[in-house]
Amino acid sequence: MAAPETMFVLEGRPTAQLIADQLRELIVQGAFSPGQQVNESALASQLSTSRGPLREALQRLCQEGILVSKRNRGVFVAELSEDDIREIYAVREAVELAAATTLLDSGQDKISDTCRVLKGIIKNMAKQVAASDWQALARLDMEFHTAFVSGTGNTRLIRIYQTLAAETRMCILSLEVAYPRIDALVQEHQLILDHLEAADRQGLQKAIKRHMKKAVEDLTSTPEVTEITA
Amino acid sequence: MAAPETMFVLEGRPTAQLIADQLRELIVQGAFSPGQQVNESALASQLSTSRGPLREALQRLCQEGILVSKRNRGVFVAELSEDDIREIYAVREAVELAAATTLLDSGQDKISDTCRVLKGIIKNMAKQVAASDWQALARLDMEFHTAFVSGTGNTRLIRIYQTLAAETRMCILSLEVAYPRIDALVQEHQLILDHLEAADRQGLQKAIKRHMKKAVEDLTSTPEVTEITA
DNA sequence: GCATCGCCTATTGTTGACAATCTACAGTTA
DNA sequence: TAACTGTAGATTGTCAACAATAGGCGATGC
Repeated sequence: MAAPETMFVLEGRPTAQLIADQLRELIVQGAFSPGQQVNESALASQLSTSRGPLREALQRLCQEGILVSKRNRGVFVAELSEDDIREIYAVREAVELAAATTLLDSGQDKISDTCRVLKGIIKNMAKQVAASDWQALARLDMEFHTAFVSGTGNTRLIRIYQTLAAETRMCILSLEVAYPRIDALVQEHQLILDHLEAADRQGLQKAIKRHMKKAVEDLTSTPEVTEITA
Repeated sequence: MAAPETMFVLEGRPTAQLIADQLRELIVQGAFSPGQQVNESALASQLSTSRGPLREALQRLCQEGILVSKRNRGVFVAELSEDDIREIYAVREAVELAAATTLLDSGQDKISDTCRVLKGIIKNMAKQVAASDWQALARLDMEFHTAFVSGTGNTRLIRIYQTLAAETRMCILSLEVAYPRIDALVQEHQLILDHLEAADRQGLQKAIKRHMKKAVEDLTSTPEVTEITA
């Protein structure tokens, strides 16, 4: 037996966390419309559990900002405004800038490892652009940035960023905007990767700032939403 | 009746959040020793509630990193290592640097307002230094930084920082280090305030980085812990 | 004397039922 | 007709009992 303590630990993580993960995925995929109330009993039976564990999971998601809880009213799917977007992207920028600094300070090995991962993601991105699979692109976009931050190894930074990633996906849902700038998407990420690989501190910072700024502009301009019913 | 909807809303916030706040305060004040298991039944009756709401609150604190949950074992007070300190302070630096940038970009009014608050806190700090009240100093220290970040008005940044503040206090508990550098404490905060007031972007950034670096050094040096059994 | 096996207790995980609260709708009155 | 009030329904908040799991401890066999 190679690793006795890691075989068949059948869900070693706490139940509430498992439920929270399932529910978060459901929400960011748009299974609930923004502002909609979450019925505890219904959800509990839907997820094959009871109200107790479910409520514990809901608390987690409330703290993440994906849900909002009103006393004696229940929990509701968060409705994110354009102000929320600006907030989220400001924090994302802060986290990524810190990640960039940390990465560049932590040796060539970590940088190379991270670059390798990022390259793979960009490669997949190009494929999905060709296939016009927006859903996959949105996922890869988040994967890229999450991988970038994960490169630091700072568990707290990573956890924060995962929450921000979920909120970002909520934004796109709430505002019902199409995934923007498909063409520039690969380019911008490639630029970030290039600067990281070249260990160009200033260039990397600028690329990140520019990327965030553009994203906010795209998401907040809302130029006549033409209701592209999927 | 001036404001009907705001009179006697007797705890408008959800119960789990209230319990979580109480419990967090207990923990960061050292009511539990690091690594200690948290008995649900005992705590529930101690806080005059039931296990249900308490468990919901525990989930929140687990996500904050103040507690750690092990399946079928229970929740334990987090034990923070020196690596954790480095992580926490790296994130704190990132958040404060972002707050600095945001503040300096958001007009003189916000800067002035924030400076006014910070000045008051520093004034109190000086008093507590004279009174040698370390507990109050630790609280004011956190208050200063929280106020600094609050100046941005970015609710997500603020929430993240509050969690980091709690974890920082946990660090001091876990490592059983005395509150360091009493004399330099007021000076360093004053320096940050001065740079903010002068809108000196680079100086402010440097002061923040320096402050964080020194704090980590103080907390991680651990020069022969002489086992001061309380 | 030491290791192993099995029980036992304490604690967590889960569930269902009960109480409290809010929203919505219908009935009533000016 | 409009506004107000009372009731009904549904949903959340809370609680106590039940089930399941893990760790400790003693007995037993080698």
